[in-house]
Amino acid sequence: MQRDDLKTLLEGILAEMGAPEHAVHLERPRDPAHGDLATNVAMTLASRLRRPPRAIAEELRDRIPAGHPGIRAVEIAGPGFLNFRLTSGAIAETIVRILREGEVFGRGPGEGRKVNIEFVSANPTGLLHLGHGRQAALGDAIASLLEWTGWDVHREFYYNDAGRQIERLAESVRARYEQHFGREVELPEDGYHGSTVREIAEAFADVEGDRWLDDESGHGLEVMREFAVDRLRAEQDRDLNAFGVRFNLYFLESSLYEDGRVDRTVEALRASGNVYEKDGATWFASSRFGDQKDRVMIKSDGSATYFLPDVAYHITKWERGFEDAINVQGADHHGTVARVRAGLQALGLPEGYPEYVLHQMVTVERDGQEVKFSKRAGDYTTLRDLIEEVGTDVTRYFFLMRKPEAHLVFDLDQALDQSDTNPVYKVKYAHARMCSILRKAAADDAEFLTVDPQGLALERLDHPAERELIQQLGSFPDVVARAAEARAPHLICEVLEQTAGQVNAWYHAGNPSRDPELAVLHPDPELRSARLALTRAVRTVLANGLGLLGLEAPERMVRA
RNA sequence: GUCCCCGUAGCUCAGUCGGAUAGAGCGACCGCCUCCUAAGCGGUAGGUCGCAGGUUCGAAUCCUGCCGGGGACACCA
Repeated sequence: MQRDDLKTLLEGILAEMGAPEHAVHLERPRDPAHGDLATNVAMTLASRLRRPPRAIAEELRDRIPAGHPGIRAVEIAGPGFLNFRLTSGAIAETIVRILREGEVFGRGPGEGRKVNIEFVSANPTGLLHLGHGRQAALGDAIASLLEWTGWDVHREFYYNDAGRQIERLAESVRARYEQHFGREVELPEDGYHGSTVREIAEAFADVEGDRWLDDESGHGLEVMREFAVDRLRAEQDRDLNAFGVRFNLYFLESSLYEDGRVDRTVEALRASGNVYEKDGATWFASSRFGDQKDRVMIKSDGSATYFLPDVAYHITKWERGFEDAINVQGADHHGTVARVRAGLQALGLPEGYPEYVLHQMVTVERDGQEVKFSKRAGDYTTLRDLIEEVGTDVTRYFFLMRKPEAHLVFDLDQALDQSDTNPVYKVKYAHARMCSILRKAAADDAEFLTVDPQGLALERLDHPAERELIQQLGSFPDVVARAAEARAPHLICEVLEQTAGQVNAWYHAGNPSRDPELAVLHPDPELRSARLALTRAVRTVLANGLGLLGLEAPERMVRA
């Protein structure tokens, strides 16, 4: 008897009662006194059947066959809730399922539809900052969630390697380069002042010497631009690798100009009849498609605004077969959403394409005070700084544990703490602890680790802590499905923390100094085997959840 | 001014389809202790869910208005 079985049973009975196709929601009540599963159907059905909720509940209860396997009791409570108490055996079936499915427990079927997830997409004009880090963690986790729920996921990084910003970068490098050789030149007005540009200029000087000081060929700026972009891309890749994020494709904005896609987009937009000239510029009538106002697409100096390559880029996504596309971006890009969608809609793509996950900013606090620590004087805090400070897994987890649309306060004190008060360690400890018990058990009898759970006396796991823990484990696939649907990795953090908390409480309750009867390694072989099966199930769920978020599930903790 | 997001315990936050007495972690307070190796364990206190209306059997959740915080509103990217 699993939840789905009960749901089917209830739906059948409802059909007999004159309410076919009525959605039955079964959930695990917060309060254990309300049973193992509960439903509010009697209340949601009250108006449809024109009967009081409690009367419906009573009929429903009476129609459930007495002694139905797995059901121990059915109770009516409150305004008309139906509370089900299941037998220990029914609950323990979850363990069998978890151990049979192993590392795929939590994965859903899905039809393998293609989805493109674009994230990070930093300009190659500096090192990755904390916002990029949050985006890297979020994008990667959302990608994994969709993979877990059966999507064919493609991770993509879009490089804005064309345009004015890159020119500013090149000009800044040239200024630093000339300064390096003692010339009195100023950085451009809107140039980059950080130390990164100086390092690039010095590296360039090391490689090329002073031969571009008096640039007779006129190619100097271009050479510097390429050098700087290559260099920064390499630096960013280094950080992304360290962060454990891999992309299927790095898409270069410059390629959109090279292969004529930007020009073709202009033509297509003109052909759509939504383009007009005004004040010497070319405008796109995005307000016709829900944008707040029309936007310039070609400036009066003849150059394109960012809008054009952005639309051209998304057209390529569509043409590459991605009917679903998700862009993970900082909330400061909010303003571009409507106009890009408008452009795409004018070209025949569906309304609302692509989907956006916009996340809020990250601030770092220590001692309740915001800190801007940077190992590079005068620069912002980089992702690299943070990873070096607290480690990859902690950084990833902290970036994921809040919902994207909420501002994220990164608490350095908590991040640096290696005790259970740090949620990352709490979950890892719980996993390592299960591994530790299993090692110990295997030393006595290795068979415990592989025995088929089907034949075990799992119904003996009837302590409240065990029943609740098992049901918590059983909810994991639902949480994964819901988190994927809502693009909300923080729900996985939530369920992992809850599970780890229950696991630790269960484990500690069996401490010899407290209640040896609850010890996993109980002298009674039947009970011990059942608890070891639960231990394996816990390890499986924690490992799957950690893996889904891109974190290590350590078999033993090593003091850092 | 217009648009988007946020406002829940001292702090950081869950609470997505409206449901039972609004939850967790940290911190605080009170106990215990060295334990199936785990940088501890158990318990207690702590709330006008920003405010005011509305919808309904029922609202933290949905609707409207207001207040407060953040962000976006270029021929920038």
